Amino acid sequence: MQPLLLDRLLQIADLFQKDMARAFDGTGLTPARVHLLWALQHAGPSTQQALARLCGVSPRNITGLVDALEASGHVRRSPHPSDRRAVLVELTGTATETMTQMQQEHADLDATLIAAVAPEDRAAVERGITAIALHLETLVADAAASEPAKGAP
Amino acid sequence: MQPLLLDRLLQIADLFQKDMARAFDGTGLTPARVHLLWALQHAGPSTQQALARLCGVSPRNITGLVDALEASGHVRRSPHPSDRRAVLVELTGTATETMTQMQQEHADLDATLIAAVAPEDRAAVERGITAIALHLETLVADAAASEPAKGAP
DNA sequence: TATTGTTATACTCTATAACTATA
DNA sequence: TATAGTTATAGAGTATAACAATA
Repeated sequence: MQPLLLDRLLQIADLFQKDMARAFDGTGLTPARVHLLWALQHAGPSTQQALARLCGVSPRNITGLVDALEASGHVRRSPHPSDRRAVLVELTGTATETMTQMQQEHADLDATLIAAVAPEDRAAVERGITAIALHLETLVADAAASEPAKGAP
Repeated sequence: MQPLLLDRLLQIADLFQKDMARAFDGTGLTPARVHLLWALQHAGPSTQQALARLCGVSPRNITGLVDALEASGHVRRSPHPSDRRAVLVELTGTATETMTQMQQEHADLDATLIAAVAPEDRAAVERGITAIALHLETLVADAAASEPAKGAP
């Protein structure tokens, strides 16, 4: 009995996360903090509310993550130019370099993994994985919609 | 610029975990606890040391997880027949049923996702994902070996 | 009145180190 | 001496709820 395709996919994600965590080790970075840095790199300077939405966590949680990243010199808080309630969070120069390098390594790993697939299978794998991701996204969205989180069922 | 294959794989894992977490909601189960139940179902009654190795976490952590699962009626501790230091952890009847059902749903989801792939691509996807998983496993093992965790580099 | 961020509180997962009881 | 499990302690990630300042 061979493992299910789904189990293979989960194994890949697990291995990747282990590898990431090992790479951070000693830098003060963690998966949650890197996720925030990654969101910042893509969105540019953002309010904490925006980061909470992008990362899918509570605003309170963002406060803690930004506190830690500010202490380690990865991000900077500055006053919002037009809304005195809000702050803008942005990457520092060194963090921008770190993220650029991380993105490069990410792309390199992607190329390495694709190279492990037989050339005649590559197009089918791309198509298949994309189809699975889209289908699963639909399933999860439907499940979430039919069960409105809290309150009125 | 289309997303990298690796990003698709991580997205799939993330969606799956979200869906799992939503399914547990209100049952007192969490991903870590389900992982332990899953290990128990496959290994049969086990000592906590064995569970620590299977789950890849510290023995201390297993104590906490087993405490919680015992309180919620999913597992039972019993004395080890030949080693009075150790305890055997085993699934209760209801937990066995829960896990059987969960495994069935897991298999159903796997079938659903495979059905989302074009029939002529399925064999290639199976081969490709297996190749990627094996290759990544090798990469991570090599990285771990060249950096002996703690102490002597 | 609604929004932004924070303080307060709490729970889960995780780890290491020290201790107890066995082997 | 080494092993199985626990207590003690600590830190990260997460959440909700209450509160301040500002829109």
